[in-house]
Amino acid sequence: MPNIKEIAKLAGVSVSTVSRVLNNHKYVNEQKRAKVLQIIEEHNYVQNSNAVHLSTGKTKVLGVTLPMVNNQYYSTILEGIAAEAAHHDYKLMVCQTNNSLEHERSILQLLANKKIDGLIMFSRANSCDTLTEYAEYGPIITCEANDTTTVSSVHIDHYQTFLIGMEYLIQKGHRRIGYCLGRKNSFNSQHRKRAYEEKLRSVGMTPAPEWAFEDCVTIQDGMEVASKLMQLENRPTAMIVSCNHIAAGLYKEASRLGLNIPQDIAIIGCDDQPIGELLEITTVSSSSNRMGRYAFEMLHERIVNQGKVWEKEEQVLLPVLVERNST
Amino acid sequence: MPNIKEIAKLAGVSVSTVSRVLNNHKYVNEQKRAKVLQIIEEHNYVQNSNAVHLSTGKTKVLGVTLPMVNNQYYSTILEGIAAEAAHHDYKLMVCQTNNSLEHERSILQLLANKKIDGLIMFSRANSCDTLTEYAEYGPIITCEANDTTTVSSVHIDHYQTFLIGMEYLIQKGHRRIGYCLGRKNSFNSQHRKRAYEEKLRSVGMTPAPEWAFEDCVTIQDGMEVASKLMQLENRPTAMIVSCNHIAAGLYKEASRLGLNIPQDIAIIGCDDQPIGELLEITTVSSSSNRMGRYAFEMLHERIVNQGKVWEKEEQVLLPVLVERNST
DNA sequence: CTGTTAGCGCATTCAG
DNA sequence: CTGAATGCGCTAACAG
Repeated sequence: MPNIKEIAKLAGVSVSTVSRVLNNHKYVNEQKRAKVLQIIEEHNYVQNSNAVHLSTGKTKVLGVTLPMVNNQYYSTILEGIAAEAAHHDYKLMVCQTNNSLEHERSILQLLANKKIDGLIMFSRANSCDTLTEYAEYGPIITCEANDTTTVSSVHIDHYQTFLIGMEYLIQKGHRRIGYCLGRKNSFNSQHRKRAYEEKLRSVGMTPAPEWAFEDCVTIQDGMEVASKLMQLENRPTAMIVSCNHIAAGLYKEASRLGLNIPQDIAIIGCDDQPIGELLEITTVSSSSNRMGRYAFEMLHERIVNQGKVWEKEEQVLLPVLVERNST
Repeated sequence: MPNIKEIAKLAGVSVSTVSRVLNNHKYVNEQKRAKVLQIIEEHNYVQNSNAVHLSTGKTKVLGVTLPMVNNQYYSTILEGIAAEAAHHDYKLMVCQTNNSLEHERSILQLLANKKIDGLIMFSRANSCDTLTEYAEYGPIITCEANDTTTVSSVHIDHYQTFLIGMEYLIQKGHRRIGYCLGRKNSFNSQHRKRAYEEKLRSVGMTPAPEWAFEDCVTIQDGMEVASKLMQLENRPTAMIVSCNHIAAGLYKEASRLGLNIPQDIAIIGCDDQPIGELLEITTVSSSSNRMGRYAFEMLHERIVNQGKVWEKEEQVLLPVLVERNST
């Protein structure tokens, strides 16, 4: 496997000229360009990317952190990013963090190591301070709201999402409303919870602890909520659930245990996963794919214009109620 | 941001000593090691990965190609790989190919470019010849059977899978059996189809073209199959479906259109997606997660022992029937 | 145990 | 339009 030097020698030109041909610079004599191309072809020359990376200081690779790969919500965002990335010839380093602080930090470190040009974080375990610290090494975009003064984000308005869901349930006559949330301490969950409580109080109800389910992440978790609901004396008449797949678990298990939906219990979800559509679950939805695309665009802008001073920017996606048959 | 040279100067040692400290080599005076570490700390030194990559010829990055990220079957394999990769400190470059020849080829090219140390292909669009050609640049593992003489694979025995499914349906008394397959020309599909036809003929039936559905990839595709089935005069009494999410689409839409399952039509799927479990769809399952783990292990062995001559190896996962309520 | 030195392969001024 | 020379930051063989 020859390198650029050998190609230069064989073509009877300098390495700079080969480099120019490789990078499609103009101002190269057509004869020479052709000759270089021919030699490259004949000798199966391929560029060593690592040398290019070292020399240019860029890799055209973006990092993406997400708690788990095998989750429709995240993989839909990922698909949005992947589509845009492919379009701009960027590769994606996809890193599952399992919400581990250390693991996530090791990804942030890739930015410092120049292994990636930028980072998109779907979810975040480390503190805003840590985030700010690493943002000095390269652009970061979060797909959640964050409290830093420098790190931009694109996110769904989770407060609005729950507000819309709650208003809808209340207008349907529900008063005993429960909820399922994901990671208890995430920004997303906190905003959702606040909307839930405010709205419930606004109709004179006091949020009951036994109607609150947190740390629901998998379909299985949704199913367990159903079992727990069955044991309640004062069961809620409606549940607002942060993700469609959890809503799906709740839906199916509640049905199996004999509850009629929506008569005995109404269920409303909060994203746009196919499983929600399949089971015809009402949802307050935003486009995860679109979120991914925006995230890429914001990151890309910042990578291309590294010199510019970037203000913090927040792209907020507004949710829309999609009424189906579970409410 | 200082480099290794400046750290060396500040610590009063040579760059080699700093390098040794960085790479945890033994035979470094404890005093000097401590001093170097201190200077590194004080000056926020971070290694430039690209220089390391160039120098060592390795990146500790693995490529993964899959047709689409947003598919439970693939993301479950991916999760298996991700778990093992994290354990061995490898990063994953995840590339969506959309089954495009060119796009997939551009990923194979990463191997030649030394941007990745090895490649796992969940699915493959390019020819076996192309595969063989690129395998000279670095190890490749496919998660499908392949006809090369050098590229190893770990795959589900799709022939057996369909055979088991067909035997089960036949034993249940079904004779008019139809199928849904994914990409028409993939290896997987061909094996499945062969099992289907052989088994059906073995009970004296002739495969009917109108019972055959190909290029089913999404839930939506499954739903469309249901509509088409409704229009048949001589509708099959059972369907064997290559993926659970397609089976799920078929299941729900068929129900919605008034068919009782399994009385009017039995449905059997062929993997271990959560949606199949949720809808209680009978399936012939293999562990996709395990497949991912094997794939990583095989690839890792080959990367670590690059010198060794590797024979082609095929890890075959045997499927198991999981009986549920759709048959 | 340590330092010197020669690459790794390419991009990019700077002259011409 | 072209080439020589320098640098990117680190590893590793080699000599001591």
